[in-house]
Amino acid sequence: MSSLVHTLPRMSLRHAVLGLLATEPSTGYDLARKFEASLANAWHAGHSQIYPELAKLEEAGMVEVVGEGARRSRTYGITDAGRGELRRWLLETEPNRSQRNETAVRWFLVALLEPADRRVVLERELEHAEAYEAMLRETAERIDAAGGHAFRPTVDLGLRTTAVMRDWLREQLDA
Amino acid sequence: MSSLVHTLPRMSLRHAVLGLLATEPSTGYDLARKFEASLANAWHAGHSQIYPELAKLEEAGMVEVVGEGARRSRTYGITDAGRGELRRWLLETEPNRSQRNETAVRWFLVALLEPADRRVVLERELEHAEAYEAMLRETAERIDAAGGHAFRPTVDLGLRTTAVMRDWLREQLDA
DNA sequence: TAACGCATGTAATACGTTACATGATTCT
DNA sequence: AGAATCATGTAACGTATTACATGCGTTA
Repeated sequence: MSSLVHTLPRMSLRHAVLGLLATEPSTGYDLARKFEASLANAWHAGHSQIYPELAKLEEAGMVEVVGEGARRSRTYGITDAGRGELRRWLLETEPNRSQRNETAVRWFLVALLEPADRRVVLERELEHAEAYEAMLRETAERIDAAGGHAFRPTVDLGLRTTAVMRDWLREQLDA
Repeated sequence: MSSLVHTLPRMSLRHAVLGLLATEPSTGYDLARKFEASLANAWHAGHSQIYPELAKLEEAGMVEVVGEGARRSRTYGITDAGRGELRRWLLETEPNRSQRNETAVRWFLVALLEPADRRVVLERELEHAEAYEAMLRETAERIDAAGGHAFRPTVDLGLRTTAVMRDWLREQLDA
């Protein structure tokens, strides 16, 4: 296990995968959908990244096949070693603060456009923000109806930041 | 110019570069620092990406050398074609909403930790959020003292979202 | 039985990061 | 003179996206 730092460098994908598997065992296909659903505003990964990553994590002993189902599907679960690595990463590694968010780039550059063009862009963004907010609200309601969930506070954070953005866009349009 | 879609695919780096040059002519070195300063919460790029990108943009006629200075430095400016491409991108292309934000991944996964471990992570994040907020506040004050700037609203958006995050972290620590 | 969604994989290409490499100017 | 900072570039490697490819199971 001394080669850990070498086999698992500084990628977040593997820790995102470990985290999702820590919540609940899943197939690669499930994970791909969860990246869209829960982690869409944090990280993105398609199945062509996920399957090889699961293979590497299995080889490193951090995940294991806990069940096989229809259509030759394999359900993976996290191992104790995987949980340990996840904890180590969260507690002991320096967070990489660099982001890539194309929407933020657009919101930044929109200041350079002429008023008419700016309106067009801001309106599209507002529409998207409102739709996203509605989706988050539904998620929150579903969780509350089900009696809560560990990730409920994270959904709330999303709702608050989205509200800030929605208001900002409206102000920019009014100005 | 019909090969535009082919020579300039779907990368945001080039549009971020075009945007920064639309604000003000700069050297590659300047651009690298501006990515840290103004675009840190949106996109990241080191000089080893920027210099080749400037060369490609120059070849495509979207930027041009507008001055040469000491230490064989070249200052680039945006051309009309570059401005056109920037406008086209902002108005006519579908935004790529996928993000990669390691901090967001960590904030999501922190829910899986035991309370003591969670505290450690949240405290570190709060410290960072407060420092970042202070930095943004200084930026805002500098802009206001200088009589305003097109990007002032963007700084304000950053301040508001950071405030939301700071409050959320405090709540999580109090809970 | 055809269409659709579940499920998994690889190959080619594009993009991004780190390390390597060099040289000019300014400041102490 | 030496250190720090400005300034530019390339090479090697790692990561991510897109396209290609296949097959199972369910539903209409």
